[in-house]
Amino acid sequence: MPRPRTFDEKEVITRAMLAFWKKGYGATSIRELEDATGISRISIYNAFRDKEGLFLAALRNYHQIAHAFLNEDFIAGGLDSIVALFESMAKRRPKDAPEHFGCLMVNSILDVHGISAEAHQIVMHCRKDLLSAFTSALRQARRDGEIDATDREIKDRAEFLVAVMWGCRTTSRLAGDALAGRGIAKTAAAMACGWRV
Amino acid sequence: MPRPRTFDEKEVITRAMLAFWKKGYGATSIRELEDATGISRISIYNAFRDKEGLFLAALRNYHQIAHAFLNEDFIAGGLDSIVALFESMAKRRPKDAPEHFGCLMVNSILDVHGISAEAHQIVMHCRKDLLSAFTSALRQARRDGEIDATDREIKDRAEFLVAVMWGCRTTSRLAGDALAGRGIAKTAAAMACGWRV
DNA sequence: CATGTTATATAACGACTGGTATTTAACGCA
DNA sequence: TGCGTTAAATACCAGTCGTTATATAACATG
Repeated sequence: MPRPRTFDEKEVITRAMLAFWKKGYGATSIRELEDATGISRISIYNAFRDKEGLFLAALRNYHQIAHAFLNEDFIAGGLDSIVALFESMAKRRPKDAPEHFGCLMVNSILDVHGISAEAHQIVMHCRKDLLSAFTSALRQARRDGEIDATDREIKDRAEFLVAVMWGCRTTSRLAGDALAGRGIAKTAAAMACGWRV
Repeated sequence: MPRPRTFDEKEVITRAMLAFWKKGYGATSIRELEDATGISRISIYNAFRDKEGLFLAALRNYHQIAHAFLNEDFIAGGLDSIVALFESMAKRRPKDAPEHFGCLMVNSILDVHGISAEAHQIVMHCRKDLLSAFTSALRQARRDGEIDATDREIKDRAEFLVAVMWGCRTTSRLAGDALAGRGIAKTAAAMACGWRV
């Protein structure tokens, strides 16, 4: 039987995710990934096929975390859940929290075409999840009589909210501080309340 | 007296800007820039010092264009000018228009730290211009009695509008189609109208 | 025409890139 | 104790990166 692996694949993925998050795919070299993950190049190529494979694993990991986070915060639905989501985005975080580097999905959009169709698909899928989360929250709000909107308007508003979120994270990245988007998130929350009939 | 240049520096910058716009700084090699600009490597290094110098020239050029555009659309001020700006963003464009690649400033945010402090500064400056354009438009709206808001609220709303714009352009980049943000811009315009007292 | 400056082309530089080959050591199981 | 598989370390691969040297041609002015 084989010698067992001395590293935890899940943890390697997490660490690689952080590295890509900070510097982007192209600017993160294999040598840097060795340092970041703590395992050797050969182990990386063994476990993930190549650099792109490790990146895809990191993207999927990020997507999974985001998915879980959405499902926690959107159980209730309605306008309050949207407000809560934006408020949670404006929460203070530890100085070394990766949120200060923006959103991995957004950060990857520039290069994702040049990497692979699969990478592009993951980002699209993540966006779709966020979109449908907002959509169902808005639909719930309509069922509860909180808002009055057509399906078309709900779809537009959901896309709008995704854009606000992404713009907020982009602002955070530029400032190097997740808190830079605080006023934005606050305004977004207030605006969602403004939709109340 | 020297042999005159056979290329137009302004046009070289424009072409380089388009190349960086499409693929980003890191992914655009000097060899590609030779093809894009139509001049040789040596001429590039002669005229712009190095790759970063050409990129800075491209960024400044983009900033200048954006600045001029803002000053054209924001002469009137007030809510209508904000609506007009978002509507102009949702306008249909020729298939090869660079707007389908998002916003050069936003696209550059990921790497801008790793390039130079000057690049970072240009992006920040461009954002500041956009911010103050929104701010003065909102102040005008308040003077005209269109809205009722404190200075703090106006500042937050201006930052919010920048985030919406950036998120809209990011969405365009991901979809490879500037029109993908149409619903977003439409909703943003409607929302700005919602601020009317 | 001679001069000085630039353009162009070719070639090359060292450094770094993603990715391998090779070897040796470590381990679970028969 | 071997066997089979993996980990790890070292060295290395060809290719590309940004950048520069060299050498020649083109041009406006004196």
